[in-house]
Amino acid sequence: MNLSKHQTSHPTKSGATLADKALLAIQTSIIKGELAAGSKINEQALAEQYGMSRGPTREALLTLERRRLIVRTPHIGARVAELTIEELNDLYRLRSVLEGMACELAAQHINQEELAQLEALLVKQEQALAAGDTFFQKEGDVDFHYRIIQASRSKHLQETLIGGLYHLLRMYRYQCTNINRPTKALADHRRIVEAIAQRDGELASLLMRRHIEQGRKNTEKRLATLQQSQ
Amino acid sequence: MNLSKHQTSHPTKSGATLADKALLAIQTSIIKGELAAGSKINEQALAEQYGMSRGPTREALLTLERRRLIVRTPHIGARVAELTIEELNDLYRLRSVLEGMACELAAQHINQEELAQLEALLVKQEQALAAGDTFFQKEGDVDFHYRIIQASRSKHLQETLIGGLYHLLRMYRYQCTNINRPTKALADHRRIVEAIAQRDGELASLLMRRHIEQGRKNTEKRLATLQQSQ
DNA sequence: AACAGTTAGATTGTTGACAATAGACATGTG
DNA sequence: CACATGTCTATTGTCAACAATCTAACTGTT
Repeated sequence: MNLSKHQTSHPTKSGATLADKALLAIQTSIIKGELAAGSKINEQALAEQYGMSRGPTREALLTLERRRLIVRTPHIGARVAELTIEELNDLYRLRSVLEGMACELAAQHINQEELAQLEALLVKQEQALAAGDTFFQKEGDVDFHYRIIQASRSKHLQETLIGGLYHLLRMYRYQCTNINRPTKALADHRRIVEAIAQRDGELASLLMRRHIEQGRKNTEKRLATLQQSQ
Repeated sequence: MNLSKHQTSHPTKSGATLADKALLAIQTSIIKGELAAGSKINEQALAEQYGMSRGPTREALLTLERRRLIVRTPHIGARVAELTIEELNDLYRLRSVLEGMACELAAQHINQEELAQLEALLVKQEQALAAGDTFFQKEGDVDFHYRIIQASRSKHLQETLIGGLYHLLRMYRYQCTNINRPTKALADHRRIVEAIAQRDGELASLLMRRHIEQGRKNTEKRLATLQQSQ
């Protein structure tokens, strides 16, 4: 009666390997800024901090390199990625194209259940907006984009966005974003879902790209002030 | 102002770390099919084969996972990626969008020197075509796409395509492609370069996407016959 | 004081051994 | 014979020590 084997990427559960635990812990530290952007990473110190040896720690660092959250150079070591305006723009330009593509595919492939979940999410977001719950606004926003990407049914698109770009994106958003147009953003979301529901992938893609461009401007502005104050 | 520091992927030189050597060796074996698609990978056997311990070998496997050439599952191990028609289509769909984007950016940012190199490459390809040198036709094709991606000036686009997707793509192409329309392909390349030279990114993108679609059809056909014969 | 070369310390790369888990085989029971 | 249970082995996960390399301080010379 063997049931429920944990599959890949169960980073929240504790049954995972040490490398997975280290990955989750270090990644969280980086995204929150506890490990400052640009600072050096010491393998041994991290290993001791999490009560493990350097092996699993190194493995976690390899994965963090794939997620673009650190930069490794042979014999020298790893540094936390830096947040720059140039890279922010580069990142968002790519994200915009990819999520536009996700919208077109989602409009082709999404099913009724997923659509219902998306609309339920919109309702929750409205409630969070009314209640001033900024935490859920952020979480809900992430969730919204995730679901559309999932609905694209494209494995490589998912891997590229969720497995790759999104981690660095979260770092920018965590450190440089305050939601400043929640009503507008929510309206954007609603129109995107409508377009997908009507199987109008072209429109959904256009709306999504515009929506992301708004987010880029917002984040860019805040990053500029942050960097100026230093 | 530290300029020109190559980080990882020095795979051709021998001064690299053992992990890099293992990476290059294993990757070549996979792409050539010496390690068959779908077959299991044994860390210890690989380590012995290359005369090193399991540490660097594991590190190489981590990177190969990032490059989508293997699939790892905890406590079970790694398998070489499978080649399926569905994934081929998925892969090419993403590639098409990304290289279209690369063309638009390249049309904005390419400089005269890079343009001259591209046209020199076209000449070489013509010579290879005339001489029936199929090896250089393949190499030249890869080089053509690389240069355009480089000219896009987008770090994340380069990382996603060259650091990620292209490795798996090479596996498909190595195992499933014989060049069957070299004259047509070369004409495509020439028109794309012309469009980029004229700073017409939209046209270049369109031509590139069509060109890639041709390649997809070609590879799909050959993969289908290969799989049928087994 | 400025600079090159040298040396000591710290950090990463690598190794071989040990522990934990999965898969195969064998055994016993109905 | 089917099936559950329990070993047994092969493979992966983890560890602690060693080697190679980088960094920074120090020395001596001009």
